[in-house]
Amino acid sequence: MGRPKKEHSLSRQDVIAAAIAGIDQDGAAALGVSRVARRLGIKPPAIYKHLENGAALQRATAITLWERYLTECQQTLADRPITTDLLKQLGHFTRNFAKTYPGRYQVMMQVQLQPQDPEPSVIIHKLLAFLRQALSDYTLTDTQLIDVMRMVNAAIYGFIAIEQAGLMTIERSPDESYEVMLAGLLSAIATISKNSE
Amino acid sequence: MGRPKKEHSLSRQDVIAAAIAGIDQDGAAALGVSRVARRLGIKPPAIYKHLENGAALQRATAITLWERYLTECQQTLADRPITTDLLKQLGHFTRNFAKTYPGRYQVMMQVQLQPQDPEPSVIIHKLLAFLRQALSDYTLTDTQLIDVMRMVNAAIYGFIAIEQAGLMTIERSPDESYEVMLAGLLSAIATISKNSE
DNA sequence: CACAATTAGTTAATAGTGTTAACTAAATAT
DNA sequence: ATATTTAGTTAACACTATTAACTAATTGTG
Repeated sequence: MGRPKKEHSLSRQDVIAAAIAGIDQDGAAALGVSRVARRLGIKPPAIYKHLENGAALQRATAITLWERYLTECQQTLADRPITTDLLKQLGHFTRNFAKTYPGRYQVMMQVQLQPQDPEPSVIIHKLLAFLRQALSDYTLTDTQLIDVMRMVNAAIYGFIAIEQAGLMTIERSPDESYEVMLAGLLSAIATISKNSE
Repeated sequence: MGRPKKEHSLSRQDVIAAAIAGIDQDGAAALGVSRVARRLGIKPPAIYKHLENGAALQRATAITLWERYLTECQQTLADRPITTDLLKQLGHFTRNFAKTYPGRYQVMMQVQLQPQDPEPSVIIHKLLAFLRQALSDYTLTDTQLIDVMRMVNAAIYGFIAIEQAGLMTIERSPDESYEVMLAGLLSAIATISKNSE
């Protein structure tokens, strides 16, 4: 058999969509050439017509997941009043996201993006803009904002990673620890803000 | 050939040691049954005489790495005076460790430990004891200490993870951001401490 | 419309991974 | 001295990624 009808042929986006569906269903391990091909009903080599190789499939999928996460995040928090509380809500949104889609979260974390691609920096700048909004109460210089973004992201993503790795077996509710951490981050931001005056 | 002389036969620890050597040399991807077997000069199935399967090899290696990291950390910071500054030093030690042994760090992060094993909880308690020392200036309840430990670990490990994932391309020195974060964490801890009075 | 070019898929083949089963012979225990 | 244990072996199977050669349907152009 040769090339099928146009309407039945696949696009790069279809492949990525299938990859994400697989991740949701079977976890991050489903993100591979064979698994995705099987899910699409094609043979593994056909994947290479749409993406350079397996690593490219992983990167492209991770980038798409980051973008979806960001837009979903913005949509969810769009209506809320812009207060410092927004940071806490960002924290909760992210943790809920990770609980709802553990596979997606794992992929977003462990697939390392190449700085050569333009997408990662776009994502970072979007995140930066979003945080600037959420932290408009504090007077922060541009560099301080970067520092704060790095700290907030590190804390949130680190916390969830540790939680998902099964390292919170000790007797203390992760929910409450998370709440304490988010509050702590706010006071840390306040301190950083004061340093600029 | 059959069983070799006792002195030439391998122990479980030898296998793990070879795995770590491979990780240091070729990165986290070297942590597999085949690669480790090749390094030991034996055939892959022989590994199963020492460890249940590939996943067990990964877990056992990760646990050993955690233990070594902890003892090395304690040794390095043993002589220093016990001040709040110790937390910053812990932060720097960990980041240096991750830079010196990126493969080890990756394995420690991405291999998810099972709560069934006793080792992980031992590790957690060691970390807890260490942090209690480092934070003896603050008056913290036991639960607060757990919260603080989770926050500090999340922030440090998250920061390094983001850095190693290549997500700090924006123009701002990661070193300085890290310094700001560690200082911020201290003020966050101070705030948490006040809540108990 | 017809013919050429493109291309999304195929099969075949290679190399790597993890794992199980059956076996072998050296070391150990009785 | 004999029996048992066991660290290794080989053989086999399943799965993964990847390349090369091919095929035929679609698309573009005279």
